[in-house]
Amino acid sequence: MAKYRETKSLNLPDIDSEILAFWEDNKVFEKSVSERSEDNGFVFYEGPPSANGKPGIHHVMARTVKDLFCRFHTMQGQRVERKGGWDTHGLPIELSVEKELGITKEDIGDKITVEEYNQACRTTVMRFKDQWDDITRKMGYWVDLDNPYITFENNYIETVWWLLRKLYDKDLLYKGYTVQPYSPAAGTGLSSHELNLPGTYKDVKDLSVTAQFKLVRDEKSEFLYEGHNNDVYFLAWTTTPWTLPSNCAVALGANIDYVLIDTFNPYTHEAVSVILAKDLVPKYFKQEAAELSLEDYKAGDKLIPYSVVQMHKGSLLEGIHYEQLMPYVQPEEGDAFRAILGDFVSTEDGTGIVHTASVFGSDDYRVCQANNVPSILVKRGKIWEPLVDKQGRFVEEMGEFGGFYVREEFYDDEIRQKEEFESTDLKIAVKLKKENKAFKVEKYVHSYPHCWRTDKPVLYYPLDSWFIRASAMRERMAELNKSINWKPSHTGTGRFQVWLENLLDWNLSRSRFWGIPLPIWRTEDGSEAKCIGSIEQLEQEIEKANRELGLDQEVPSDLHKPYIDRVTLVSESGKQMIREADLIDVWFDSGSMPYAQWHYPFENEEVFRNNFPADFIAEGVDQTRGWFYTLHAIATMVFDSVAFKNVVSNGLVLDKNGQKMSKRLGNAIDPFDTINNYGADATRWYMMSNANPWDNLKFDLDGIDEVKRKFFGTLYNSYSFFALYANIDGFEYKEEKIPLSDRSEIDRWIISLLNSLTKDVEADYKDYEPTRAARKIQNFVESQLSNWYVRLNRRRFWKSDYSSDKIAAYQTLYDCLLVVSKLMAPIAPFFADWLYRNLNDVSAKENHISVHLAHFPDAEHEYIDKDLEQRMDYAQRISSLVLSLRKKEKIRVRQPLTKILLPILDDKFEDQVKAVEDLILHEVNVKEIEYIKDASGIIKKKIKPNFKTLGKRLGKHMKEASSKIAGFSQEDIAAVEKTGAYTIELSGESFDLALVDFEISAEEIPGWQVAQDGDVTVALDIHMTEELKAEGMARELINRIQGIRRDMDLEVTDKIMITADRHEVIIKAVQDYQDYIKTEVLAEEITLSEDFTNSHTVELPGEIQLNINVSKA
RNA sequence: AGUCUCGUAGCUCAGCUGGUUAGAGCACUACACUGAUAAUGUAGGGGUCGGCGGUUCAAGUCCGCCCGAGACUACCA
Repeated sequence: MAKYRETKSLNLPDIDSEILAFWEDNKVFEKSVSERSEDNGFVFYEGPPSANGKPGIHHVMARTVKDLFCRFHTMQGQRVERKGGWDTHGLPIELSVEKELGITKEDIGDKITVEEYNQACRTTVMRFKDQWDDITRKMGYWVDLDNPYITFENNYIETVWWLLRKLYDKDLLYKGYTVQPYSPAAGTGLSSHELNLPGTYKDVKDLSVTAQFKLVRDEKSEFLYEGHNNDVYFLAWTTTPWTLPSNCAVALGANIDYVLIDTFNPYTHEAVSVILAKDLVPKYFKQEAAELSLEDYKAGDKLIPYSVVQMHKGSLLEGIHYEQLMPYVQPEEGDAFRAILGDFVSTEDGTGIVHTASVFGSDDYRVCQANNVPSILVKRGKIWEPLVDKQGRFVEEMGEFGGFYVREEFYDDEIRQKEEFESTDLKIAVKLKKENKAFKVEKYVHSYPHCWRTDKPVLYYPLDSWFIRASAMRERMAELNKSINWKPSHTGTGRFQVWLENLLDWNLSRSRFWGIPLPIWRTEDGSEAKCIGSIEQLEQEIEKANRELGLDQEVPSDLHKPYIDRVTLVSESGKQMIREADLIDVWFDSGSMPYAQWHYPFENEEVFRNNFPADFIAEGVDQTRGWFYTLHAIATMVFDSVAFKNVVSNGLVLDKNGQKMSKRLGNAIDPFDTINNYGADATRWYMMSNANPWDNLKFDLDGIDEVKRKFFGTLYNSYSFFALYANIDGFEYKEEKIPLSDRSEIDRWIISLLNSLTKDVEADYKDYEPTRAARKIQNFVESQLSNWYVRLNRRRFWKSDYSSDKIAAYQTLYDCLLVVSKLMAPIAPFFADWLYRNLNDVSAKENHISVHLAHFPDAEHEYIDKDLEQRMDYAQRISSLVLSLRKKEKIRVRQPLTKILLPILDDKFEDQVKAVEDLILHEVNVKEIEYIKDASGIIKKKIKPNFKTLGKRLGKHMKEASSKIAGFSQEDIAAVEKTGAYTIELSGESFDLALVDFEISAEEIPGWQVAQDGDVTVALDIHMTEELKAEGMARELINRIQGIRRDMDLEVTDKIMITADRHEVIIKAVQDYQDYIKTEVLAEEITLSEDFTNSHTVELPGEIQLNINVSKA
C-alpha cells in the first residue's frame, strides 16, 4: 500500500535540493514548455543581466517576479519560452578590465592594443557566470540558459545593424552636435554614469559675472526707451564667464515679470537702464537706495539710486535684439543675439535672464536649436569648432585670450601659484568692467562636476555624435504606451508617459572600445554615407571596394573593433569611405533583444512573429528609462508596435532599516546564504507577500523566518496531520468522490472557501498582483484550513471506523492541500511540488509528475456558497465570544456548560446559526443554544442611523438626526421595526425614513453578561450542576490520561488498563462517564481502588493530587 | 532643483468609490490547550492615521501648503 510521505520536521533547504534534482532528472522545465501548444503562447522577454558582476539579493527579487508569472501562465496551459540572455558590452566591463590590467583608457593602443583589450573584455564578461547559473538554479528561476542570446555575438550584432539600417532608411539617424560632459584633461567625453560616481561633484569658488547686454534700438524695443534717456541692457548672470564670448542669445521666462530700472553702472558710474526679473531686484539693489534721487548721484557713492520705470512679462520681450557682448567671432549666418523664451528659466538666482551659449550647455543648446539661434563657431578646414578647443583653451580667434585655458585648474600648479597669475575668468571680468558691460562681479561657491579620473573640472562641450531622431516619434511612442499595462500604473502613466511626451533625441554614440560598432561609413568630407544593415551587404560593399580601390579585404570574423575599423568602403562617386569611429550605446543592444535574440530577420522569421511583442516583462524601476524605454523606442520606430503588453517594475531591496545595501556599509545580504539557510521558497514567499514588488522591500531575515514558521510550518503541519491518519486508515483516494451534498457543513464550507480563494488568486495572478495572491493563500492556510477546519475536525480523522464521513474528511482535506499546492506553485515552486507529489504519488489522481505540469485549478462556481461562508463566519465569531466570556468567568473550556443565549433579530440569522449550531456547541463545550426571539421582549436594543443612506439625504441635518436617533427608547425602536417607517423632524423639516436607514442591534440581555462583536451578541449561562461537574471531571481525567499515554510513548492505537484512586471528586465522573472515558483513551477497563501501585500522579482542578496507574493492555 | 511614490500600533503591512469604537501579523504580557505538540487557542496593553489649513453633515480616505523618507531625471545661468 502506498503511503503518504511523513518526515520528522520541515526542512525547506532539503526540499529544495530534492525537488531540484527531480526537476533536472525528469527535465520538468523542458516538459513544462514542450507539453504546451505552440499556438497558445505567452511571450516573456528576459532582460539580460551582466555576468560581469555578482548576483545580489535584489536579483532574487526581480527574478521571482519574472518566474512566478511565467509559471502561472504555464499552469494556465500556455507555452512560455524563456530564452535567457547576457548583456556583455558597456562601460562597467571596460572599467573592470582596466582595473584588472592596471591600465587606463589612455593606455589603449599604447601599452595594450585594442585587439588585446577587447579580447580581455570578451573573456572577463562571463566571469561570474557560474555564480549566476548557481543562483538561477537554486532560487528556482526557470529560464533557458542553454541557448541564451549574447550581445557580443556576430548574429546579435547583425540584427542590431539591421535595426540601425531601418532607422537610417527612415531618416531617423543623423549626425549632429550635442553638448556633453567632457573632460579636457582626459580628452574624453563622459557618460552620465561616470558623472554620477561618488566624489565627482565638488564645491568650487568661481567668479560670477552679471553682464550687461546692450539692446538694439528698433521698433521692437522702442517702448523700452520711453521715460528715460539711457541705453537699455539685459542683465544676465553667469558663473562661467569664459562662455560669454560664445553667447548667442539670452533666455527669458514667458510668465516672469521683468522690470526696467534706471540706475548707474557701479564700475563706470554711467547712467544705464537695465532689465531683470522683478523678484530679483532686491539681490541687486538696496531697498533704501530706491528713496534716493537719481539726479543727486555722484560717481563713487556707496548707495546707487535706482528707479523702476516699466514692468513687462517675458513674453513681451521676446525677439528683442542686443549687441554681441564680446564680438571676437560672429556666427556664420542666422539670427543670433536676441531674447528667446525658455521653460527652464527661473527666478531662483541670477537675474531671471539666462546667458545662453549654445555650445557649452545642454539646455542652452536645446533652446537655441528650438529657436533657430546659430552657434558661435570657428572653421577649421571643413569642420566647425567652438571657441574652446579640446584641450580646454581659447582658440586663436579669441585675440588677447587666445591660448588661455578657460579654467584655471587646467594650468599646471606651478603657474597657478605664481602671484601674478590671473584666471581667464578674471581677465574677462576686468575687460567687461572697463567696457561698461559688467554690472556685478563677485565670487560664487557652487557644486560643479569633476572628472573622476583626472579630478579636473568637466566642461560641457559639443561633440559630434550620432543621434536617433526619437523626438520625431514622440507622439507615437506616447500613444502606444497608453496600451501598455504598467505595474504599478503610475510608473507608466506618470513617469514614463511624461518622459515620452518630452522626449529628446537619443544620443547613440559612445567613444569607447568594447561595444557594437556603428555600421556607418562616410567619405572624409561627410558628403556621402552608407549604413550597413547585414553581413551580406557588408560583403558586397567590401567586394565593390576591393574592386574599385584595388584592395584585398574580407568581412572580419569578429565585427568588433579594431577589425571592423580596418574595412574601407567606396562611395557611389568612387570615394573612399571609412567607418565612423563610434560605438553605440549599450542600451540599444538590450532594446534590440526581441529581434536580435532570434537573429531576425536573417533567421527564425516565424519564431519571431510568434514572439513579438512580449506579453510580459519585468525589471527594476531603474529600467524605466533604460531597458523599458529602449525596447519601446525601437519597437515603435521600426515596427510601429509596442514591445511588451504588461510590465512589472519592481522596487529596491533595502536592508531592514531601510538603508541601501552596499558592500561598503556591510549590510548587503548574500543571496546564496539566504537561500541555503531558509530555502528558496521562504525567501521568495517573503519577498512577494511582505510588500508589493514595486514598493521598496525592507529586507529582514527575521521576516523570512516568520514566513517559514507561520505559513510553511502551518501548511506542513496540516499535511503531516493528514498523512499521519491517512496512512493509518490506508486512505488512497480510491473511493468515489463523495458528493458535496452528502458531506458535512464544514466540509462544504472549506470547499466553498477554497473555490473562492481559487477564483481570487487566479484573478490576482492575471492582474499581476502577486502580493494579494500570496496574502490570500496565506490567510486561507493559516486561519481557515489549519486553525478552523483541521482543528475542529481532528476527531473525524482519528475516529476508529473508516466511515463515509471519515472518507469525506480525507477527501476534503486532500483536495484543499492539493489545490493549495497549485495556487502557491508559482511563488513557492519547490514546496508546492513536494506537497503535490506527496499527495498525487499516493492517489495517482492526476497524470502529472509535477505540479508545474498540472493545470491551474478552475474555481468551481457552484461550490461557492456565500451563505455558508457567512454562517461559518458567525460560528467563528460566536465561538470566539463564548470563549471570551468563559475567560472572563474563569471557567475552563473542559467544563461543559448548559446553554448559550443568542438574541435573534431576524429569521435569516437564526437559520444561519442553526446550521452551524453543532460546531459552535462542540467548539465551546456547551449543551445548547437558546435563541431569544425578539418577541420575548427581553432583548435590549441599540439603534444607530445608517450614515451611508441618510448622509446623502439629510446633509447638514445629519448631526441632529444622529443625536435624536441615539435618544430613541426601546418603544421607539420597536415601532420602527414594526412599521418599517419613521418620520423625523429636523429643524422644522420632516423626513420619512425607512428601515434601511437604521442599524439595529442587540445591546444586552438584562441579567446576563454579554459579549459583542459587530452585529452578533452572545450571553452565556454559567449555572453549574453536579452532572456538569462530573462531565467536566471526566474530561479532566481523559486529558490527564492522554498525557500519561504520551509520557509512556504509547502508539496512538495501543489499548490500556487504568487504575485510579477512589477519590470522591472523581467517583461520579467515572461512574457516569465510564464508557465515554474508555472510548476516548482507548482503555479496556477503569478500576477505582484504594490500594494499588501508582505509575503516575496527576493534578486535578482544586489542587487535588490523584494517583493513577496506566498499563498497556 | 523638478517629477513621482510613500509617511497608519515598537516592527512589517491592510484599510474598497469619504460614513462614525481604525484592522491583521510579528513582538510583548497573562491565561488556556496538549492524540497537528520545536505546534495551537483566547484575552490584554499599545495609534493626536507625519504636521497645519481647507472642502463636507461626515476626512486615515478628497484638496492645498509644510516636514520627513525614497526613487528617477537634471545639473542650471
